[in-house]
Amino acid sequence: MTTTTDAHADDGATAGIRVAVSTVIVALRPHPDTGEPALWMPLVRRVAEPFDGSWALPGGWVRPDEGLEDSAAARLRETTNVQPRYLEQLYAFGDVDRSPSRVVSVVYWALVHPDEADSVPDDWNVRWFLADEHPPLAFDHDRIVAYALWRLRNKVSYSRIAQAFLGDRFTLAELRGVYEAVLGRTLDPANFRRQVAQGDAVLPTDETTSGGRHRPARLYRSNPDLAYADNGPLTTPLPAGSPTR
Amino acid sequence: MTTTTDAHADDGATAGIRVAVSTVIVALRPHPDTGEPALWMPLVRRVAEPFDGSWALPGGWVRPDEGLEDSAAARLRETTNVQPRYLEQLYAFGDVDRSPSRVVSVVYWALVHPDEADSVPDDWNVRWFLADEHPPLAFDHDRIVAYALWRLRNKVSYSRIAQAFLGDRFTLAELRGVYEAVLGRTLDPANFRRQVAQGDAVLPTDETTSGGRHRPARLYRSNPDLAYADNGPLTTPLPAGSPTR
DNA sequence: GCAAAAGTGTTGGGCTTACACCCATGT
DNA sequence: ACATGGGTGTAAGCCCAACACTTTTGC
Repeated sequence: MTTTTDAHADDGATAGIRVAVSTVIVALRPHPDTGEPALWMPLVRRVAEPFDGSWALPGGWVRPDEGLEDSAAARLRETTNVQPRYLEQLYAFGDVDRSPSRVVSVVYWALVHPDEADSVPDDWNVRWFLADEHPPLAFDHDRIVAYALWRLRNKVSYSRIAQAFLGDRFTLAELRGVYEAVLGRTLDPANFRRQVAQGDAVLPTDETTSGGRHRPARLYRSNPDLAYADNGPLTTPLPAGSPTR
Repeated sequence: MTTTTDAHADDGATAGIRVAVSTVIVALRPHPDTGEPALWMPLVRRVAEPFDGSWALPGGWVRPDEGLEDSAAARLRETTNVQPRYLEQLYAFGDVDRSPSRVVSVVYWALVHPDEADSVPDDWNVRWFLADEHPPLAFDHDRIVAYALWRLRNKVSYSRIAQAFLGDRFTLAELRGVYEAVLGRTLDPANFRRQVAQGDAVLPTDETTSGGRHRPARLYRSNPDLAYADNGPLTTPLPAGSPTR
């Protein structure tokens, strides 16, 4: 037998499967109790069965004239008004019983910086939740969120994606705050400084902070020549119109 | 707007999209010139337009009653008679123009050990190629193969997947051969031995090799309590009936 | 001056690398 | 005996964690 992917024959078999995209959006905002930076994610309320009224990941159906990543970005903008700085495919979920009907969901995860996060409405339909204190979600979305956070915590330690949480200019203390929030532990300021300074991930600027009740800190910026992550032979350009920096 | 993934309404939009699975199968076999272990992959010949006659990745359509991974395993067995020891999702490819019709391909990659590799027929329909000397492939399969090899080379250095290339019992020299073939460079035998011995990835047995014209080598086995790779909250059990170690 | 955060120096331990050397077997 | 790969010992170098210490601001 020599069936190969993408053959034209025998295509009726797959007719009953629909393709959707969802995105786990993560942003950094102060924790309501401690004020420390913490991971938040916006969820949307379902307004139809199944799981009517439950919270779920933002997403929607893929249209025939959209690529998968374009589709994820479009559904994201439509549902939460976010144009993320970093968008990466997470996983394709396609168990038979993950939804009453047969749906394959290609899930992405996105990192947004504070300015972008403010563009998300916080109303009856969309609400921000602490990433590890969200309510039970519709479908298999709990599992998806857990996987996304696991991947974020892994990837932050071997890539530059932490920078995608921050604005144009940031102090090394702010960058360290991202790592601490994601990893869930404190880091030595002195050693952290040296580690990032010896690489070329961030570049110092001439500017400094002011107004704090202590010594001003130098501001840094992302190295524009470097991507946030090395995705190997997969060039994953952000959809047209996105701020690639 | 509050569209969420998996909604029932508005499903007509996605009707024109079909879902396929493909798999990049990799096995270790001697290089024809040097005799050293090298990476090989079986490809299948297309027998229909488009790309009639070209080589392509094994795969096929997803059936409505199959989960994605089950489907990948089933198409794999049907087309190449392989039941892989390790099977992991690689990426979902869904650009609009990657095929004349609209196809989303969920691609897996598989590692097989020598016994399994022998079950693959090598005939007019299916043929083994050196992983880095394969002919131009149909669709975007060249790009997919490049990404799969990149991921293999990355993952081999922070997981135990190298063991998936070997049989039940193996010497440390054989295991080192896997790393050398994948990474494309030689490793110091002494240091390699210590690195793997100090961990618990492999366990020594009482058996040794014999018949070589040198000192016998101790045989090791995979630690059955450990998975080849940590896929986090994604428990990715192999389809029923597969050898889980 | 004092508190607080920015930033520098220094030290010790663990891990990697390089390579010298011994061991056991078949011919 | 000797060639060959199996296996052990050891020292240099690098990276990282820990922590003492200095600097610069606001109050």
